Order: sequence, then C-alpha cells, then structure tokens
Amino acid sequence: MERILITSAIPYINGIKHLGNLIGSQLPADLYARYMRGRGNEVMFICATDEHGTPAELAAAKVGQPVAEFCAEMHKVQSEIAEGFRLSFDHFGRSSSPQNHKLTQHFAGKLAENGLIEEVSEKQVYSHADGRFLPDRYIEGTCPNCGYDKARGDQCENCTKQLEPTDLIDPRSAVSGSTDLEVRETKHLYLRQSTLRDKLDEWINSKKDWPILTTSIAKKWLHDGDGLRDRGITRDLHWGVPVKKGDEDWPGMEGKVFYVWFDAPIEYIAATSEWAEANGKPDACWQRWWRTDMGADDVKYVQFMGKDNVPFHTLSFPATIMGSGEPWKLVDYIKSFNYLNYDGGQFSTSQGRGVFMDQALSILPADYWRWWLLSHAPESSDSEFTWENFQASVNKDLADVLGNFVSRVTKFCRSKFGEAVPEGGTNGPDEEKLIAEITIRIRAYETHMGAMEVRKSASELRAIWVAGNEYLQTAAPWAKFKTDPDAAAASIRLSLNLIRIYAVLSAPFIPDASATIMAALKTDDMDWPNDVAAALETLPAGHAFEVPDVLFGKILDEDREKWQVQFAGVRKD
RNA sequence: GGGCCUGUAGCUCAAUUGGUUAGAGCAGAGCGCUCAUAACGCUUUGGUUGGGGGUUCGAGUCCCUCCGGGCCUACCA
Repeated sequence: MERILITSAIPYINGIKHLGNLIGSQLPADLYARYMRGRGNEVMFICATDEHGTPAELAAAKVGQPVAEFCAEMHKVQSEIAEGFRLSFDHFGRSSSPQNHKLTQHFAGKLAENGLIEEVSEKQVYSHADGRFLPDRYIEGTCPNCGYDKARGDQCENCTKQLEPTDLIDPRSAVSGSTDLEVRETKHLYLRQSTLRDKLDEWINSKKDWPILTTSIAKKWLHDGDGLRDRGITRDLHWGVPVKKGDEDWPGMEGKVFYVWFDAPIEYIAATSEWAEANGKPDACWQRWWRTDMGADDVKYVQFMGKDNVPFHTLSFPATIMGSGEPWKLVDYIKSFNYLNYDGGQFSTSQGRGVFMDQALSILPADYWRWWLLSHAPESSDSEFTWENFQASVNKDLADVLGNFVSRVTKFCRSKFGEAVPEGGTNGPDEEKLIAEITIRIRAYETHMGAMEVRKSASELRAIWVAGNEYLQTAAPWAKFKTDPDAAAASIRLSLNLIRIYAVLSAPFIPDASATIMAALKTDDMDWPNDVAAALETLPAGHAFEVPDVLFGKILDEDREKWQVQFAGVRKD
C-alpha cells in the first residue's frame, strides 16, 4: 500500500470556474485520487481557493462587499459546485486561513535567515482616486509604438510591444479611469531564486518521466536570457498575508502583504493542517504527509495543473521549499494539461464565453461532464469542446455501451429468472474467453491509470464495457434459454457480476452511476478485480437485485440545439 | 521579436521513441441479432501523415525550409 499526496492547482476566488479550468486540474486530480483509493492506497487529496491579490479586491469592490466577506461567500459557492461535480477532496481549504498566514510568514522568515530574501526599492504607480498601487496591467494608456489607445502598462495588446507603465501616453487607471496617478518609491522583498538555479536545474533534469509540457516550461525559465530571475514576493495591498519574518514584524514592510503566488502553493501544506484541525487530529497527522523527518519520506506527491501554472510549481514553490532549509516534501510528479477550447475559440471567464461549472450542473448530471471531459482531456495538445461531439460521445459511450448493457442484462434476468442472481450451469469457452480478454484489459487500465494517462484510461475502460456486449452477443442467453436454461443462467450470473466489476472500475470516472449500479445490485463490495474469474463470482446464486432506472438518458437533438444557442453568447446572470 | 507545443481518415485521437501493410472510436455502407435506452454484434469504405527538400537500408517519428493553430515571455492569477 502506498501513501499518495495529491494536490490540484487552487482555483482563483473571483468567480465561478468554467469547464476548461475543471479539466485542467481538479477533475483529473479527482480521477487519480479516486482510483488510488479504490486500489487500497492511503490518499490525501487537497485543494483550496486562492483568495488574495488585486482581482479579488476589485471583484469585491464591484459588488460592494468587504473583500473578506466576498471571499467567504465565493468559497462556499465554489465548494458546493465542487461537491456537485463529486470532487472528492479530503479538504477544500482557503489560502486566507490563519494556518496559511502563519506558515507563509514562517517560510519567509526561514528564507530571510538563509540569506535568500533581498529588499529592493522600486517605483510603482499609485492611483489617488483608487487609493491603491496599481499592477502594471491595470494601467491603460496610448501605446507609444503604435498609437493604440487601450494599451496596458505591461504590454500593448495591439502591437505586442512590451511596455513599462511610464511609457504610456496619457496613462489612466483601468479600475476607475482616473488620471490622477503618481509614481512612488516603494520597498519590496525579492526571493533570490537565482541563487538556487543550479539546484533547481539539477532537480528538474532528474525528472526524466515528467510530461514534456512540464519540463520544457521549467527549462525555458531556468535558461532564458540571464537565467532564472529573482522574484518580488510582496505587494502594496491590504488583503493578503501581512509581511512578517516568522512571528516578528518586518521593519519597513508595514502595511504590505505577500504576493499571492508566494502564499498560494504554501496553502497546499496549510490546507492539510486545516484538514487536521477540522477533524480534531493532532499536528503529526498532517505532518506525516509533508515533513520528510516525520514520515513523509515514503509519500508519493503528485500535483495537477494547467500549463499556465507550471513555472510556479516547478521553480518558485520548490525554491521556497529548498530555500527554507527545512525537510518539507518536494513534489514527485507534475501532471500538466493544455487548454480546452470552446467551439472554435477560448473559454473566457472575463467574457463569459463557454460553459461554467454551475451552468453545466444545471443542465446535466456530473457524470456526463466528467466522462466527456476526462475522455477528451487536453493532454498532448489543446482540445476542443463542441456540443455535437459532446452529444455523440455521451450518448454512445454512456447510454448505448454501458447503460444499455446494464439494462439488457438486468431486464432479461428479471423476465426469465426473477430479480435474483440465477443458479445453475457452469462457465464454457465463451466465458473463459471473456475472462481472458477482460483480464488483459483491466491490467492495461491499471497501467494507464497509474501513469495518469487519462484519455488512454478512458478508452480502455470503454473497451471493457464493449467486451460485455460482445460476450452477450456470442453467448446469446435469450436463445439458449429455450434449449438449455442452465447455460443461460450461467451467462446471466456472470453478466450480473460483470456489471458489478464495471461499477468498481468506472467509479473514478462516473461515481454517481457507479453508486446507482451498486445500489441496484444490493452490494457494497467495491473490491478491485485483481482476480477477474474470482470477482465474477462475487454475487452468488440467489443474491437479490433490482432493475435500476435508466442510467443515462440520451441527449436529444433539440436539447443540444437549445444549449448551443444558450451558451453561444455572453453569460448574462 | 524570442522560446516551446502542435498539424495523422469527414470528426475526436493512437502509433512500443527510426522498423514490415499508419491504427481505434464516432460518423457513412452492408449483413446479423431481437435480451435491451431504435439499443448490441460482425464485416466494410475512408489517409501522398499540412507543402517542399534532405539524412538513412528504412522517416508520421530526425534535420532544413515554408504554411496553419496554440501557449509562454516573469506585476492578472
């Protein structure tokens, strides 16, 4: 039995996430967590909301709420939606938790002790009207290069020229439109990650089995130009973790907070301690997952994230951990994903384009989305959601191949033998052939799931469902029933047991349907089919069951057409 | 501008890292079955692997070049 620590990139607080965000981290992480639990491993699956930063403050201001209140509400919303998608987090924390405040300050203190923090004085744009410093991209003006009048302070979107806010002609605040701006001197802390470059480089190079997407992004940042640059880890904001050196004040840093990207990954650790506290467990219970001196040495730690998150997880966060000089657990494997596009363009939170998590659940059950998203996960390149593809895949795979199999077996049994596993007959060549095929396929499924090959796992699982239909066609119990009822009974007994195996194997992908099947079979035996022949005898003759309702209704053409129109434009609510 | 990823059947994706005749699912065509959600099974039609050039006994895979799509480029997160 292994101990596996799984974290999903933590979603930002300022709104409801779309399906692209979901498949980029949380959903594949959940698949892996459920699978590993199903195989009898000890799993700790952690996620949280990422609550600090300028966008959160502005989103709260926009709805006229104090930012703490806004975040608390949005956390609750995201938490309920996560439940709706059956994301099986052991804990869904908050980066604004007291635990994260303390731990973030602790790490900063250690980094300072080890000479890895540098104080840098720099110039920042302050907006009097907004009463705040503005990040570069929140300043708008005319591009000195091309004359575009909505250029941002970091880059002109029209001519792609990189800019400094002071380059802009007629600069104004993107928040209020105010031109009452001033360049002020302000002091910030920088993490001297450049000094850890060789160590990070060596570490990345040792990860031969990581996805190319992961290592290529890391290497680019390590070797581009002058190599890994130091990074500012503080900001002039009110909402965040106050800058402290451990428990002590940090002279000159009063009123400043740590940058979200410094405290967000630390929340993985803090959220685990939140979990311990919420469950009344002592510190040792979370420390055994994170402290290599307290039992985490034999933990396998896997992170899931979209490609935009890779630099922070391959470089900044490891730099924080290495630089602390303390025995914290480093990640063992980083599974990164490309983007999911929506019907010819990008999903967009700001433009409300695409299907958002709450909307998805309002039109169809979670399993439909889970199956389609996972079986089309953007692993090797960006992938695309279209309603036609969604309808076709879900109807064929879930309704026709799996759902109808359950239906035809249970209904046939009810009509010929009654609602109990029939007795009589023994396995013949058809049954032996099925067992041999399923065994090979289940072993392949295990390999793919273990390797986090999401799409390959889905297609292998589907092939296992198909094998049931092939078997039934060959065995033809409806024909045998007329001449040799015992042979038909043996066929159906095996098929009913096969349905239980399907529920067990499919649970990581479609947990609700799996639970429905288990309930219909009146069993809670979720044992993994290590020995397929034995697993096919789990439900003995005489075991009562009931015919379940249709597992997956089909998506009708008119539904699809309606949704296509409904989600084509901008989100209105 | 620079870097990285990507382009394979009408659609969505494979191809054991240079090895025989490029494979699956869906869609299409034909046949079969009648237990089942008009479901299932079998057979089958689709490809100059984006274009061009090169290396090699051998290239979807390596190199060059052109064309298309995408991401990142460090103060959004």
